[in-house]
Amino acid sequence: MPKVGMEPIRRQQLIKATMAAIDEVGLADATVMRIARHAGVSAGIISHYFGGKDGLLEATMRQILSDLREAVATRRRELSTTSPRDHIGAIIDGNFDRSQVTGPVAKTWLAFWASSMHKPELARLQEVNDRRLYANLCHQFRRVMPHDEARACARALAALIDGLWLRGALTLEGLDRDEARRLARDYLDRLLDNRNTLSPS
Amino acid sequence: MPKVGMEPIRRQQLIKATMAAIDEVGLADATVMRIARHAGVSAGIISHYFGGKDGLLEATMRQILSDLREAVATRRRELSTTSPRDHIGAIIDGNFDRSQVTGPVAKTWLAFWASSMHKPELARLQEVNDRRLYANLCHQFRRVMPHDEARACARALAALIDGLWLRGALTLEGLDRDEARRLARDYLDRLLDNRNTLSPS
DNA sequence: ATTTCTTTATTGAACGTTCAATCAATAAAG
DNA sequence: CTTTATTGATTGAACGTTCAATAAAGAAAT
Repeated sequence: MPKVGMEPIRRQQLIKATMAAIDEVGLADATVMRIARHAGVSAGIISHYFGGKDGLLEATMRQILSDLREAVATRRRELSTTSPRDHIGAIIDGNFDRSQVTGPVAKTWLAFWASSMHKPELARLQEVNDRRLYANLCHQFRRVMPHDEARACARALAALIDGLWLRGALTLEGLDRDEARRLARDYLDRLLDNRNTLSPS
Repeated sequence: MPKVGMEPIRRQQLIKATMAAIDEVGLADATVMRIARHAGVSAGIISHYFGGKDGLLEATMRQILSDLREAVATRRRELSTTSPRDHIGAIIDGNFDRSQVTGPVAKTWLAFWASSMHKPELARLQEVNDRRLYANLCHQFRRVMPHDEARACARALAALIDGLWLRGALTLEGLDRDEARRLARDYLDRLLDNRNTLSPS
């Protein structure tokens, strides 16, 4: 057999290089040459392994969302209780997991979010991720409050999580993970302890 | 005197056309030709009035932030009370003002937010706006709670507002202004009514 | 063991496209 | 006439993709 086994290595290299390039100069200036230089390979290799630049960008977003999903799933698997508060807490912690909040990942995530408004394929990935977060939150809230209230709580908490991410991606210092977790968990406590102020639509 | 007075008209036309183009195809594909076509003029006129494409984009962002500032200021001016709750409520309402949440404006806002991560001039504008929102919230919270708590509340409420915007910009249906206002105001109520759960850092 | 042979991996120059900016030319208003 | 307003063809740079050529690593054959 000929020289084999380069494909998974190169794919990982190039995905990582894509995030590094976006972190460095932004999505608009992340050219194939710059990405290739980050990975220490030539530009042509991108088309060879990903069919083109779009394929690489899509694969990169897929990786980010997959890591996020796994971070949340791991935290929930480690739970010994079944209480809604703990499960939602695990979802919060997973969303502010270390691997997700590093500078390059956060900036790439935001760049793709903005880009997904006009690229159907990215929008699809984003929507799947979004709906899972919302559905998970909704399901847990549903165990301790009525339908309408649970939906409102899920929407609000999801918005707070995204907002903290958004602001974390922009600030020079990056996101303060501990503070973000503290703020989100405090909000959760307020939602669970004093449930009757959020009137349904 | 020769033909005069076109400048303010054209500038407004082009800024509006910029938002329309970004709403239509995204910032990456909003070329000068496409923007000019939206405004019904030729491409060259953009360099004539704004010095180049970057000048037009900066002016557009300036306009969006200026409109937002004005929407908040107007609501606060109309208040008859001086209660922190009412003032923060006015800030919330101003941020979800009609002129700000329309599709084109919201999408342009998000596109600029992402872009500002790597364009110093846009980052400056963004930061000024950010600090004003945070300072205003902080000042009002400060009137009814200790320093540390007020800072945490301001950060959390600002994040919720941005998160609701972010999600509103992405969803196909656009932001539900009434629900966003309701969620943010409910959070405000919880922060003000039950103050002792948010421990300072 | 040495020599083909086949397949994967990789390069980098060439190509065609697209874009922002420029500028000479024109129009129109005083 | 003078000045402002506007056009649109042109220019040069930058980009993604393609592709012929090359390298390298095993397999098969001698």
